Amino acid sequence: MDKRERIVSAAIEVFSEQGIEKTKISDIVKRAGIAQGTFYLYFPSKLSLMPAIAEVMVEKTLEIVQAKVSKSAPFPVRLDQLVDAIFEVSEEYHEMQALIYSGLASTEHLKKWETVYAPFYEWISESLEQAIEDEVIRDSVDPARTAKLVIGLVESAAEQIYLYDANKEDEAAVQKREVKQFLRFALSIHD
Amino acid sequence: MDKRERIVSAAIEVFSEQGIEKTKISDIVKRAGIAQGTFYLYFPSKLSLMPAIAEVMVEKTLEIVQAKVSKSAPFPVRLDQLVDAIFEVSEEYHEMQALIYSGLASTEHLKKWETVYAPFYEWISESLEQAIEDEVIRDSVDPARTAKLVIGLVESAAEQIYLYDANKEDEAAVQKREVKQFLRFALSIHD
Amino acid sequence: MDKRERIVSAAIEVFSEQGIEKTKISDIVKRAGIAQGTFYLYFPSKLSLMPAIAEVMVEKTLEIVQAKVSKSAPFPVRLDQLVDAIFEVSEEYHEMQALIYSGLASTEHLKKWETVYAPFYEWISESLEQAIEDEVIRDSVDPARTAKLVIGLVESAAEQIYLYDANKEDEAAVQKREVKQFLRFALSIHD
Amino acid sequence: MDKRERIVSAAIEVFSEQGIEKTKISDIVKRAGIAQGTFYLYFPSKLSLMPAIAEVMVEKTLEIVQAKVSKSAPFPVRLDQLVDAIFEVSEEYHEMQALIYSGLASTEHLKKWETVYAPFYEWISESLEQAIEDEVIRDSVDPARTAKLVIGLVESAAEQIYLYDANKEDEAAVQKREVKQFLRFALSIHD
DNA sequence: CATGAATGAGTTTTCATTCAT
DNA sequence: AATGAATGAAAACTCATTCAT
Repeated sequence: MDKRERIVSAAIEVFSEQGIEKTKISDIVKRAGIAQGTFYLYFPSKLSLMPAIAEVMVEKTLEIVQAKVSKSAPFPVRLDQLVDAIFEVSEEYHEMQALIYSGLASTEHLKKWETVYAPFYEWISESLEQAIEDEVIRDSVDPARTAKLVIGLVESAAEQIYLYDANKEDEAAVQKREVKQFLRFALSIHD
Repeated sequence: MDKRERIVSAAIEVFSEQGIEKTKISDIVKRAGIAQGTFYLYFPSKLSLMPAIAEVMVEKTLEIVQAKVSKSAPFPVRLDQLVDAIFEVSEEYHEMQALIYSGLASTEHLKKWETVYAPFYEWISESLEQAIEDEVIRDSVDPARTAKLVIGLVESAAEQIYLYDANKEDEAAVQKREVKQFLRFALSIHD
Repeated sequence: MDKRERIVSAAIEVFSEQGIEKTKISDIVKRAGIAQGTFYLYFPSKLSLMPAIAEVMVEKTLEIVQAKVSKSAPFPVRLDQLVDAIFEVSEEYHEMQALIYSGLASTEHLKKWETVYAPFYEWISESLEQAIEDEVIRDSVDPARTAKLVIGLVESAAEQIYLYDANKEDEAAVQKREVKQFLRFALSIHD
Repeated sequence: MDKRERIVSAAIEVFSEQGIEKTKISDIVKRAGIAQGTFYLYFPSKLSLMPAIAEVMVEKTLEIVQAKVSKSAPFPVRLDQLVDAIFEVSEEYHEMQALIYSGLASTEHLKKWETVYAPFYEWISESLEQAIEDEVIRDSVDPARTAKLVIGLVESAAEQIYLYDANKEDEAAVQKREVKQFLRFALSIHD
């Protein structure tokens, strides 16, 4: 109902469908079912939408990840669940990820992006710290830095599947298995 | 001399400098030193340049990587050199990577992108096969799939530095070290 | 006030003055006193104006014809008045007729053209029916079909004068007389 | 083989298919299988083609008419044959007729057009003169003027069919019959 | 004569932004 | 706050014409 929200989700839809470049403000307002002028009551430009969109995306990502990864499970299981979760998010939102990426890149909103993604990195980082403390992974792991590596690895692996591959279901399963193994070795998980 | 080439490299230059969105065809032709109409003899639109640019970019990447990675060195050294090379490419061309990414994403040229990246994947894949044969890495590694994981991991790690970080030099050094270690474990390198 | 109307009548004016080919959208909008972009709010292209112009033209034709042909006069007089009326319209709008013709021909709007001309055909057809009933013309006349023949004949006769002839005034008078006589015989008018 | 001829017939084809306005010189040369520059060796512009095209058209028309109308038959039969012939020409070349019409209208080649059509008018005119002399038609007929009326009438009748009607075959037969009768009365033919 | 890539002036077309309602 | 028609500056695109080969 809220106009601002309507604009943001309309933008997510049309950006995903036709790319940022090709999307006109008029496409967004048409989808949102509001008047052309109303857009400018909430956002000064097309690109100024990106932080708002990014926020929504990270929110959704965190929701899915936190729902999928069980707090009480042992770390190796949690890691597998994380991979599954990120693949799931990628499947649903892979276009958006590229969009946010390039959308933010072409603005000066990069700082914001880091901020927006921060809770996700934080959450992984804490898991890694705990795992080091519990001696389930090698103690040479730098939690903060590795959190980003893990997310980068898994996201790029997922994108490779959902952007390019034809037989996505099967491919995704194999790719997930490979990533999980890769990670297990990378972190030196001792079961 | 060749007009098409002139257009593509002019486009790489101006896209890097001002982003896709802000770049006008007239900027590209001015830089290329050709007439406006000539552009349309070779490309129907700004976005249709992206596959050609991607091709050039991958070419340059491969060149740098192959120059940096010594054929005769032992695998662990080669892996470190690969990381260094990809970080170097990212440093120089990180804007372009985001651009290609979003440029391709907003067109229907994704299929082409895979093709274009293929020689790079191939090259890494062969290195991994050799390493398995030489028993320097675990034999459970799937060469083709892992090649993509490795590239994805290193590229995303590099981007994290060059897109967002302020103190790039220092950060890059630390990040590289971290990635190298991560990879060494992930592939179970036996020195 | 209505912008669409302003565009159509401006187009009729400038098309008449300089031909379709030589007319730029900018000429039309200048004449209409509106902004360039406004044109595209109503028509996607120059040629897409043609059906709208045709409609206006037929309207004007009908107006002139109905003003010139007295309802109460005997049929032979009405026929002569019709000839005069069509010659008058041709004199004023002969460029437009060729333009509409070729303008419609070069689009896919031919179907529309028939629809647009329909009220004119109808009107003549009814007159002929009445004349048959009143036994002032031969009863072998097929009203609908003959309506079109009559209009076709008179229009082509008028065009011959106004398109090609130098001494139009005199020529028109002679040509009109000839057409009237031709028609009187063709319809077997019994005075 | 002759390049000039190749250009003219290619132009007839593409003009018919897409209209004069939408046709580019490049379309014509492509169809003609010659180089872009070669066009300018023969014609200075697109519209300067029109007289050459008109000439070809009238040539073809006269050929068909003279083949169809038997020299020795009585006048009423010859008149019927003329109607058939013009309908036949219209069926095959109706697009061209509109094109020549508007194409010449938009140039200063109108004088030429008259000249080009002259032999056709002449031919009909002579037939009418003979018919008057033979007392098969009313002697109030002005041969030259009526020749044009007859052609105008029959051509417009034919166009109505071939431009607009769906069921062309049947419609054409009825229309022809109507025109023949119309003409017979108009000229007061005494069998 | 013939070619066809290159040209760039001339047009069309777009679309973010405004503003009277 | 909301609207959406109108704007016009800016950009894309076209295509007749040229000219070196």
